[in-house]
Amino acid sequence: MKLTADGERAVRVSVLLPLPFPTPLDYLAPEGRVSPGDLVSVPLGRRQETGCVWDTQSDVPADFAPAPAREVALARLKPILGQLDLPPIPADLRRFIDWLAAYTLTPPGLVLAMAIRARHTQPTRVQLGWIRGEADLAGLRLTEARQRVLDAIGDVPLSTAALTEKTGVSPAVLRGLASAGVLKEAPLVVAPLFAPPDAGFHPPHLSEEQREAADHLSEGVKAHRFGVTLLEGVTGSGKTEVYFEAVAACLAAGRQCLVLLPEIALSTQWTDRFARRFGVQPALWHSELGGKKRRETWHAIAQGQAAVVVGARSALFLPFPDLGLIIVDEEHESAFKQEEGVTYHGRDMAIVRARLSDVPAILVSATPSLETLTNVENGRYQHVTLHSRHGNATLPDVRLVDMRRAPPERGQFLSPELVAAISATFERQEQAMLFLNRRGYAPLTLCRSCGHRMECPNCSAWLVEHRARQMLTCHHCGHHEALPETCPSCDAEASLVAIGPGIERVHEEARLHFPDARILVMASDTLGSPSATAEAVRRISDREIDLVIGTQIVAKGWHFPDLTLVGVVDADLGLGGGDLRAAERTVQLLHQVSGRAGRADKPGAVLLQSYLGDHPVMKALVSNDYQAFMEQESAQRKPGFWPPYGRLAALIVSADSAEAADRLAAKLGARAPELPGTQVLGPAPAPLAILRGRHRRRLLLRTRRNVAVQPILRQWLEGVKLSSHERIDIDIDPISFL
DNA sequence: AGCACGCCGACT
DNA sequence: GTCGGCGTGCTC
Repeated sequence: MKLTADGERAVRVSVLLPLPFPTPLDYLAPEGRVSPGDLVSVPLGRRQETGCVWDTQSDVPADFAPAPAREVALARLKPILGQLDLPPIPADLRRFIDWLAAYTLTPPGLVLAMAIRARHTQPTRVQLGWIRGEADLAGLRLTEARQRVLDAIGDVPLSTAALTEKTGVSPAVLRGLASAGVLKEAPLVVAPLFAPPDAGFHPPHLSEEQREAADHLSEGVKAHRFGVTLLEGVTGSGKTEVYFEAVAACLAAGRQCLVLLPEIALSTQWTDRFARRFGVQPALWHSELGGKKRRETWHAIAQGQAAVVVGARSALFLPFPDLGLIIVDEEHESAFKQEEGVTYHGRDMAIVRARLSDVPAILVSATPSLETLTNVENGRYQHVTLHSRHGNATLPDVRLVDMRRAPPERGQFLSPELVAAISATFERQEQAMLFLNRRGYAPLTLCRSCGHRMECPNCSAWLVEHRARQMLTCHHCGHHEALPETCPSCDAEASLVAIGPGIERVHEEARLHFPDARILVMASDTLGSPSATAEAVRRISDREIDLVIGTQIVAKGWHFPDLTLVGVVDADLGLGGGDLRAAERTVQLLHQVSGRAGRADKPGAVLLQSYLGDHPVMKALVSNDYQAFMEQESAQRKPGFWPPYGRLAALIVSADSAEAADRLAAKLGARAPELPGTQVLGPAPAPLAILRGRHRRRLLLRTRRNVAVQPILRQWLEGVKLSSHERIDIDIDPISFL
């Protein structure tokens, strides 16, 4: 027991700092003054840090909880400096931070950093305004200016600026009245930043099927217990309207709701729909949200003012005081996986967050992931399906264009069949879209005389030609260089040729075929901002565009009633690379692209250009039998215990030289664990063996489902000394193999 | 993450 | 002789 200067009893408190320490640090605090969740200021060395009072016992399951820290003697502890006047970090969020840190083998402080980064350093000052004071008017010289002020004020405090504006008097008049006690200061009633959504603002007209689904979801929300439901429905079946009813139920219960979208910056159509249903815009949260707006949003959420938050995966770390529901839209999207820094899967962690907060979660998709379908099958998740498209819209007719039989002309990428289909679409006064998930002009630049390939000096990747900018760029590290006149290897002149298509090249070809068409190119690098995207979407909707050529970005859930033809330039793209989920992702992406065709009552058509007509992916797309495809996927993964039938963790070893990387990788390989139900694959060069100048090797740990990877990894890496230029990155449940 | 301590190279 | 490079280690 220790006493503070004031003679109060001081007790040991655990404080988690937003720094990469393995455990919280202990400090002294006056007994009974601070509780877990409070944000405090503490000394650290000779500096000062903000941390969060942490729980002494961890709720993390023993299978992957880290070893506890050894205790520092009470006498060596420093007292905390003070407490911040901020809402506390709620207990469920603290448990989530601990859980995620232990699961991903990340220092918990770095996870906390994601939760408190956006806070105000200083508590927001309360703005003051003026109301009528208690002093009576007797003895007051009532000038005309003073009278005008007295006439203008009422019960609602007005700011100095508002009052002088309204009455035309100078602030000096107000000061005079205040010192006489006729005016007094009162906190301004600031309009809440996020007006409460109105559950009854514009209720939808739902079909019977939709109503049943909506009721089921709403029941779950009212039950106020953890549970996961998959809401599955084809594009245009009205999934959003249905889960909005669950949002409405959550609002009616007076609790906060989190909606996760894979790419929030592109979601203006979503927020507009929300506003039409609930009368106000939801609070937005994503990593590009900066400065003041970010801090204001954080505080509004922490104070429970923002009732509905729509955000990217990072929104999982917001301090909701009263979370009632989590929705993950497009749950199959790989964009939910955070690859840099703390690697976690937004969808999976949303489930964990919901469980730890004991609230329902809803996963939404037209093409659910195999993980989610497996959880449905074994009864862990409930399943609600919407079978019919809204109104009388029918599913598009998907046809394969066999590129082996009817190839395009040499050096071109659009088959005669696709070109004819586009022409026919234009003749019907309808719109068409070409999809190719590859930015730039050409993915490879090759020397015709010596075979030299233009590669990135920092990464083992080809440089992509961007013809508009006359540049070769690396899509992995941002390296760019001018397109050389002569081959850098053999000096041959004019020998460099572009191999393969990017959307710029498809654009060039389309202009040749359709000189009169109004063409719009959409790619993440040509549409920088959300507003540019919104403008592009508007131009398509308003029929200012005949042909859209785009990358992945066009696959989003846009709604274009007159768009009736989608051409997939290279349906085989994405199947290479030996990626575990390549086939699944291709089907999901192309299925979503197909969903762009013919959403209103005009029937749509989709043409898939492929050299692999017999591939299960193409068959699944043509027959529109997603379930059969997923059953086959499942059958392929089961025997080898690949996810979701087993667990994976990737170790990415990197160093500044190939030799150092090989040495470290070999060392890890030599001490790889040998345990029942586990297997270590590698070391192998990582698919991008050199990335941003660092040489990378990869090891993959695969275990049976009932074996946790975390303790194995901890033991494996324990005692591996890393020199300053060596690094090991851990990726639990990797989804990208790059 | 900072920030100090510490041990070897080119400078006033 | 010192200023300063960044490699190593610690912060309750």
